[in-house]
Amino acid sequence: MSQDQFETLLRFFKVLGNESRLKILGLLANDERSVGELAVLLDLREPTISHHLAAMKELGLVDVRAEGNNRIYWLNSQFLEGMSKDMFSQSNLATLVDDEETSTAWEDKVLRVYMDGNRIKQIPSKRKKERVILQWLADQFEMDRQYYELDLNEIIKQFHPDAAYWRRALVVEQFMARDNHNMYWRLPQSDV
Amino acid sequence: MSQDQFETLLRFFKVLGNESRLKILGLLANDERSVGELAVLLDLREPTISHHLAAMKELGLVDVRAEGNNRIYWLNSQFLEGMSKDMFSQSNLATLVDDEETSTAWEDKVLRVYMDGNRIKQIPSKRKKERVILQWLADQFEMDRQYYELDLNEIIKQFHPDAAYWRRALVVEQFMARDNHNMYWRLPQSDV
DNA sequence: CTTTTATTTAGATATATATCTAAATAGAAG
DNA sequence: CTTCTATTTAGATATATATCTAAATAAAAG
Repeated sequence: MSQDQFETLLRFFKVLGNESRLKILGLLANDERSVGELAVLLDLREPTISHHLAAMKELGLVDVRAEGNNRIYWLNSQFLEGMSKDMFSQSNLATLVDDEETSTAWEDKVLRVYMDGNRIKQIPSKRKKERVILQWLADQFEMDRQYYELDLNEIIKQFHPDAAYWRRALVVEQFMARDNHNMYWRLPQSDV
Repeated sequence: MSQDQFETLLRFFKVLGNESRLKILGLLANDERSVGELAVLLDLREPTISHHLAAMKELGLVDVRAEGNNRIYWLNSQFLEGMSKDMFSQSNLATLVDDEETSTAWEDKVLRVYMDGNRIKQIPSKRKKERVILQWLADQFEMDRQYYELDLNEIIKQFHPDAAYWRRALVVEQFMARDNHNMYWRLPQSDV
């Protein structure tokens, strides 16, 4: 769903999310009406009705014709049908927000909070957050390369004093693997 | 459609007619989320998100469960389906407003504007309005009774000096009938 | 052509509400 | 039991918007 469609849907809800306009919709569903008639029926001034009708017209919800001095408004029922059809299917809603744009925001914040430049300020108590730090930490090592445990520790110590903790965490959370000769290497991330 | 249903529909539109809440809806359509996650994704403070989620929860649009300190919100997709199904059919919308309640408002206003107590202040130039006054005028005469033209004129003169004008109008607009002996009587109104 | 009527436009005001900060609450971790 | 973390509640503020009055417009009626 495009940004444009999002805006349209939002405006649709905004327009109908008003008592007076929703009543107007109900009245026009019964019969076409002039501005003055609607003003009397809703007990509001003509400019107010005019203002509401303009918003509904802009959206395409109603149409107008002139009859002498009167302007007769009626419902564009096609529009409503098109709007309701499958606007609300899960798959349609799922694309309402562009997840590409926002998906790294959470991780970025975790990094900002727990990192100070290249130093890990603190070990997150939540696994989910820790995994964000672990991903960053793993990225400090080259892919397709073997590291001795001693070298691994040295590198980690640049970022945080408790190298043993992070070394084990990297393995437990499967960012890295080790063989029985104390050699370590990065594992590809499955992304889920 | 009951008043209660109107309120529900109105709240539905109000809740979704907000940029932040519509985005939340889109995000939850993809996956369940905690308050904090949503706050980061939308770049808003937790209390703001909490406030929006409360509104969505109240409506029945989302559900929550606690996971430790986190509150995980997810979409009640059944609710959406039920909402969209035939909520927008013309016949459903047509009952949004109670027309019984409002149908006499227009006539009442015309009477207020053109009448001063029992005096007709002015002859409306529009036929539609004139018919409202004529209905009132006809109601000043008894049903199933014959009036001489002279008596008719006398009665009308209590309300407006131009009795001849109103006498003719009553006949033309078929609120009353006359025979060829200058006798007048009321006609039943067909209501359409 | 002047007046009346219906509507729209412009501008002012009041109400609603989206958002924030600060404080309260409640569960988790140590 | 104390501290930390996520969330909610309370209250303040700023923005959005619903409504009104007054003035402008345009068609109809006289």
